[in-house]
Amino acid sequence: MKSVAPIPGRPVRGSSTGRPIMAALDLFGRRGLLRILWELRGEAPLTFRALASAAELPPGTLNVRLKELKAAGLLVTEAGYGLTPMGRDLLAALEPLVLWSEAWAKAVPPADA
Amino acid sequence: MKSVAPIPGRPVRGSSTGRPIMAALDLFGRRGLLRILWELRGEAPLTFRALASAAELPPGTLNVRLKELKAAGLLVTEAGYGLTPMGRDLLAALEPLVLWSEAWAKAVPPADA
DNA sequence: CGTCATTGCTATGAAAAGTGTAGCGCCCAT
DNA sequence: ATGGGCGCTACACTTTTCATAGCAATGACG
Repeated sequence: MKSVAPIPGRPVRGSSTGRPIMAALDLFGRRGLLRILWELRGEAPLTFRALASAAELPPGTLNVRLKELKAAGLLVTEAGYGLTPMGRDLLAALEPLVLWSEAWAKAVPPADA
Repeated sequence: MKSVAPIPGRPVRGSSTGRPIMAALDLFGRRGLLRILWELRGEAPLTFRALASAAELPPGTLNVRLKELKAAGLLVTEAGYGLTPMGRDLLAALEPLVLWSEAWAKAVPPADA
């Protein structure tokens, strides 16, 4: 675990420009990260273990992601793990995506076994 | 490289429900995938090599992602690689995220060296 | 006090995914 | 036929992720 958390304004994995969208895309491309955000959508903070269980992530990975999210200013620890206002904004910005995924589900052939 | 592409309607990595949003979150969590989408935002299709260069991905990884995107019905190959209407919809759904990332960039402390 | 449950989190070893480079076979223009 | 671009594969290596075990701390209960 040695790569650093992507922060806008400086180089990130896969892009040397540091443009905000690049930092964001790098951040989101980390496994389970979006899922964690998603599971944190409720009002009440979650415990480490509850989060691990909800997001179906092993503790090691979860812990790395939590650090990245904290570094990105999207997460705080107070009576468990919860989102910052910025984190909540992100969640809101993700809303169209939820809609899209439903349309997608209808459009993609079941591709059954 | 053996995990299958996430398709809504059946179990994906990190979720056994197959709910659309879970399939989407799994898909997006794959390194470089969102970036590829992003680089494909122009009207003209890109060649494999142009895409590899733009997305800064090695050919092996790129090829895996392309297969996943095709399986998800978001990508087609015709005179290069381009997005399907569904893929374009996704890109549109990603738009708020671009806005968010800019606000984020302003809010996150430069965290300079 | 002991003990029991639950907490956040670290350790470990193995498997999977991603990286960077080289280069193949193909096609087309010269 | 030589040179260039193409899509893509092969290789050997590094990084990431996984699953499980388990530890130190905390708080309740008796």
